[in-house]
Amino acid sequence: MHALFEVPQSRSPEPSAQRPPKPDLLAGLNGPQRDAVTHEGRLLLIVAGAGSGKTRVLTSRIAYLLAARNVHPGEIIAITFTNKAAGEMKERVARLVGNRARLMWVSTFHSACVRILRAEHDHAGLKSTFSIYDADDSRRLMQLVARELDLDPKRYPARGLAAQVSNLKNELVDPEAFAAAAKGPAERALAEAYTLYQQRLTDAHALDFDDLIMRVVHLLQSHPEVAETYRRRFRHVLVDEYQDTNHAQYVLIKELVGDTGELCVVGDADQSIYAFRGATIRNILEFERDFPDAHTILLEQNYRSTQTILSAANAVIGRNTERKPKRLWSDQGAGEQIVGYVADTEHAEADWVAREIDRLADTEGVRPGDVAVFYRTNAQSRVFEEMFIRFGLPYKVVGGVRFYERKEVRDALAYLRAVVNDDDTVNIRRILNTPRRGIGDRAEACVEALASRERISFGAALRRASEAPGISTRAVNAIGEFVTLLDELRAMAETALPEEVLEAALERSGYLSEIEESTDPQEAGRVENLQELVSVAREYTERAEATIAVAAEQGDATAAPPPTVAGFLEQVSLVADADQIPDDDPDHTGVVTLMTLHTAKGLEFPAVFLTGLEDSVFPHQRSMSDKKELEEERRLAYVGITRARQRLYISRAVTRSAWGQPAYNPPSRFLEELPPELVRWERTEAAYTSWSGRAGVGGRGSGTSQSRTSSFVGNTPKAAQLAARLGLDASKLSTASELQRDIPSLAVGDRVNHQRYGLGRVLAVEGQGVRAQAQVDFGEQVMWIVLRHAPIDKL
DNA sequence: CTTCCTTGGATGTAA
DNA sequence: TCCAAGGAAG
Repeated sequence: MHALFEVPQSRSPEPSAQRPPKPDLLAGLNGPQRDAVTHEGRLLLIVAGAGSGKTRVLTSRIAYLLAARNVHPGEIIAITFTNKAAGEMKERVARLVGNRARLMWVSTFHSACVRILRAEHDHAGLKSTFSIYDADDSRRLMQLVARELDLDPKRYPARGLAAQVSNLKNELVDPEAFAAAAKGPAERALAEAYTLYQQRLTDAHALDFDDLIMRVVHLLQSHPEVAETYRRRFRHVLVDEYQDTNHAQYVLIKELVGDTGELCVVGDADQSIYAFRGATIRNILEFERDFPDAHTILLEQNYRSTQTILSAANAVIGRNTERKPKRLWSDQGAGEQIVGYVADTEHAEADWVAREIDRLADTEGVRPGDVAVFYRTNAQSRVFEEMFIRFGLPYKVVGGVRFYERKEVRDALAYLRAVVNDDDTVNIRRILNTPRRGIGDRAEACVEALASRERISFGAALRRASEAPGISTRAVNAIGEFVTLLDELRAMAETALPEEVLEAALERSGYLSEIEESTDPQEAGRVENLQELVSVAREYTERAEATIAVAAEQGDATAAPPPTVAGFLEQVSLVADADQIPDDDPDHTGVVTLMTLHTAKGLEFPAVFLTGLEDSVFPHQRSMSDKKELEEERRLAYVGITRARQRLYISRAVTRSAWGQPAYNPPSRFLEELPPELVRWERTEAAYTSWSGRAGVGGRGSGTSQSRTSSFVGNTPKAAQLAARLGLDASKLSTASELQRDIPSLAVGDRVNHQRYGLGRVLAVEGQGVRAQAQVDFGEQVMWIVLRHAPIDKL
């Protein structure tokens, strides 16, 4: 049906028929892959099994469009799941077609929408400097709303309301429509909350994550001329990870494609793992029904894994009923058997993983950077971290308490948001009394009352705080200083670079000195994180300046905006944690990557540990009662298994303690779905020793066994408190460093492990006690570390 | 009125 | 483990 060297049809008026496709664009592709690259037609669905060379096909297709079909790069928009994937794709296309690739839009849904909204803010009814609220901001705003509406926080927790609103937005249901259809008290409460929440967002000139998509959809639907502009511009729309799109994104794509654009989507229904945030598998399962003239291409040959791993994956996913048949195959041969391990406790499990990674490095030539450890929930990473530090194994946790979700980072960003957007109520209120400056709940309430009476924003009301009835003089003065601070920063932001504004905010507000002076061990590392944030800002500036330089060279200065605080904030709100996944670096030995199964999607590793395979851990407790959710968990297992190239390890713990309480979990039901001949069990439950099980898990309230538990509780002051309350000698619980992060005494030549930067060697030491600093060589960079704040361990 | 401290409650995955 | 609400002290 498809000739390889078929003359491509060109849309350009002048037939450029004599331009054959560059042969290297198709070289090394299999039949279906070539079809996918060269297919011409309005709608193409590529069903790409795991590891079937999907990214390669997408990039080749783009390159083919440019080289063989005479498409202008500006006519292409490609939407990926993460910024990292976008960057990779752009880079790979650039390698094939050169610098012209710069003119394409390759980005995430959210980035693309922000870009459109910024460009069209007039049509969309937005200020050009709108704020973007993430889940935490949304929750805070919903909390204000719920309080204002007097909703019982027990029955209507802000978190739940925010989640429901998010779902509604993903279905493109606006407040009016929902209110009109709301039945019963619960729905009416939600409708009220949704309405007011949306009002408050508008007042704050803010959009939440779901708004970004919904607003663009509404914009395109209500402004046909705007829609037409984009349709004319984007003749070619490509969507990666199509199975993870939700309804709003689906409609957005349809709007963008219109009646004439060419759409190519790539997805794998078996890897749909985001139903919880509105992804509907329907988008892919019913693609052909929605687009009757669609052409479908199936990629089933896997180039990543051994047949053993694929057979395991096929066997597991085969248990799902709602799926189209698809069987991955590989010509790489059976390879290593899967290795299984049943540990007594989660600590023993981590110990085994660490030992095996060591062994792989010593005897099998597998570098730590080739290894990934997956788990279902972020909380499970802790045990591995503790064990890896003990083993001196370099590792990196992707996700978990993400950098941008840390309190101090969010506080710092709140200052910048307040600077950029005076009406950003949530962020202004966040920092109003952070650090403490004597503006309490009472004063805040007075200002709020003033704001609603005068129908002005909270930020504007602050300036008129003295008019607020019932407010104390003390508070008025404090607020005056706060407003002055913000104004100074605003003036500064006009001319200064983002990192300078950030530093000024942290210093002049007293935020930095407050946490520097704190003795609370929980504050350790906060200063460092703020320093890190400043460097992120600096990197942003440098990149912006570099882009300007390139653009100037090429003579299109318009495309490159100068670095601004607003630009920095925008970048920060759109980065995902998956973007921090370490790149392949063949030169370095790399570090072990720890992450959740969700984060692992789209990645591959020579060796993979799939851990915590216990019912109620994985599959997760809350998904076991629902068939649909269970099938999603199974797809998650499928994703995990298919990340492995050569070696797959599976493990579980007979007992595992979840926040203090030990629990016996039965083996994961997914384990019995694996063909037994594929797995070699290195240890089984028969080896279970109850004493070790109890030791790791802790006794049922008796003082002696409690002491054993505590050594695993980690670096918490709580552990010390607990010890004190129980009348125990803390030093007997465990080493001091496990109870509280002591300042490590380091000497030149010591090896250390730093939570952020990994393994390093001490080059120099200066100062003593709380002033002690060390110069450490982390391989990629040499830096001075203030030991008091550093999350660093001596090895 | 503000701050500090304690305590109870909760957590799945995330752009 | 972590956060937020609630109670007691300054």
